[in-house]
Amino acid sequence: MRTRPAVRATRADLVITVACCSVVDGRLAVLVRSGARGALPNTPLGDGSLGGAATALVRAGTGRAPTWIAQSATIAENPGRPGGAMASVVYAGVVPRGTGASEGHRWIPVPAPLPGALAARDAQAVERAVATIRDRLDLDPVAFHLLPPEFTLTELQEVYELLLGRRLHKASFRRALAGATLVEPIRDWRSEGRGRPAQLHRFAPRRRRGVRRPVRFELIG
Amino acid sequence: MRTRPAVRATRADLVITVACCSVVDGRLAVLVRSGARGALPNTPLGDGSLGGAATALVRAGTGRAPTWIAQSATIAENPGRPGGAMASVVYAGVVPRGTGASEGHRWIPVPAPLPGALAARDAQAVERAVATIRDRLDLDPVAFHLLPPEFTLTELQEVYELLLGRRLHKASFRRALAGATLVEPIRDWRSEGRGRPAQLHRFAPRRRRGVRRPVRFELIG
DNA sequence: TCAATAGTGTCTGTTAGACATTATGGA
DNA sequence: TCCATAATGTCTAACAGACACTATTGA
Repeated sequence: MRTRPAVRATRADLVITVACCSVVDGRLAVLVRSGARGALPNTPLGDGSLGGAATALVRAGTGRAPTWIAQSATIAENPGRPGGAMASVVYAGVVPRGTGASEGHRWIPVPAPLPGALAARDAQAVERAVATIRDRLDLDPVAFHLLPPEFTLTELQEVYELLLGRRLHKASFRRALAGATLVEPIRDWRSEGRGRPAQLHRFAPRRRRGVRRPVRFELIG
Repeated sequence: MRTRPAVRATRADLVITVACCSVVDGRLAVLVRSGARGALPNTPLGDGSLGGAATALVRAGTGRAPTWIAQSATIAENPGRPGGAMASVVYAGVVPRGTGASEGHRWIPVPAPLPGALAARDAQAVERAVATIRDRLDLDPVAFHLLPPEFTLTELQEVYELLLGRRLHKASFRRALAGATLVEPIRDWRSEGRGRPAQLHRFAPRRRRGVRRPVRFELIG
């Protein structure tokens, strides 16, 4: 069927892209390279591992390694290109609230305040990365990795609300948290402005005996 | 840092691999190319889309398009290879129970009856593909795509049990199913051996108003 | 003192899981 | 008739969500 030389047709450039998320000014944000238009950090695959390349991109853009990272999706960059398509492996990463952006990088809020702040391809990558984080949120305690080692339960709940994109019920949230034995209180308290000071907690997961989740049929329309 | 010529180092072969699952003899099975050792169908990426290549592989191996397919993961094939690593994009596909294998292909049970039936890399790909299907099972009605258009509820439950790898409670399963309005009964009944005949159903999803799932903290040990 | 936030106790509706019962076929 | 399987009704324990209340700080 194909008349193009096979040896060229099987060649494909492979790019690693990372959507590194954090919380900036109380909003979810993603790291981009500065420019007229922000662009997600990316690099051609060298001879290392995929995740290693993504981690290096985060380190270059923030000065630190991600506290959590996962592969999100692989997107064909331009199918139909003569000589073979090109693909981008998108990683979703996370760094703690307050992590700065290195020279040549900046944080932009998610979702972007105005359309066009990112190229369509990058906007799609960010969307998928956030979806990846959200989907894993109840199996993998990603939210903790967006916080410093010590945090209040209200702060933790705010991170969950940012990632899920909806408000949560305070009492229910804390009950579920207590049942999962993921955090433990420490002796310190933090007072922020007016009200009662909040007790600080630290991430201290304990193994749980296998709690099987029920089967649910939730067809998303 | 690198002294290797950049233009070669950025080159990478990209391979599409598909783990096509079905139900064979009451067990979960995956399609492989025949040989001393089975190998997952794979192809270098041409100039088409990633999913298109995966669909073509299923069509070549079964004579039909998959009833469901999703991207599962991308695996670096051999990091450290001089001249750039190579990566494999793994797709998880599904065809209905009873779909045959084309010339040069066969079905092998999952998990494999004996270790070594698949190369380590392929075994890992199958594991991830099944995990992808399992993870989506409650958001996306994948199980129906492993069945013919008409099926009994017991058959449907058996598919769910195969995919989840555990037994389900019959009454609870049917209650959840009824609540989701995913199936509708048809006028036919099917008698299998002894007991009471089962009513046949057909996949007929109706949109549900947004039922938000609660936040759960399930740390897998 | 009031305002604001942290943290907790109680109630209620929902539902998963267990169990029992009825229904309907084949042997 | 007995047995096997389908299908459904009822009960209970667990729990999400709602609400109210107490606790503790700053203004």
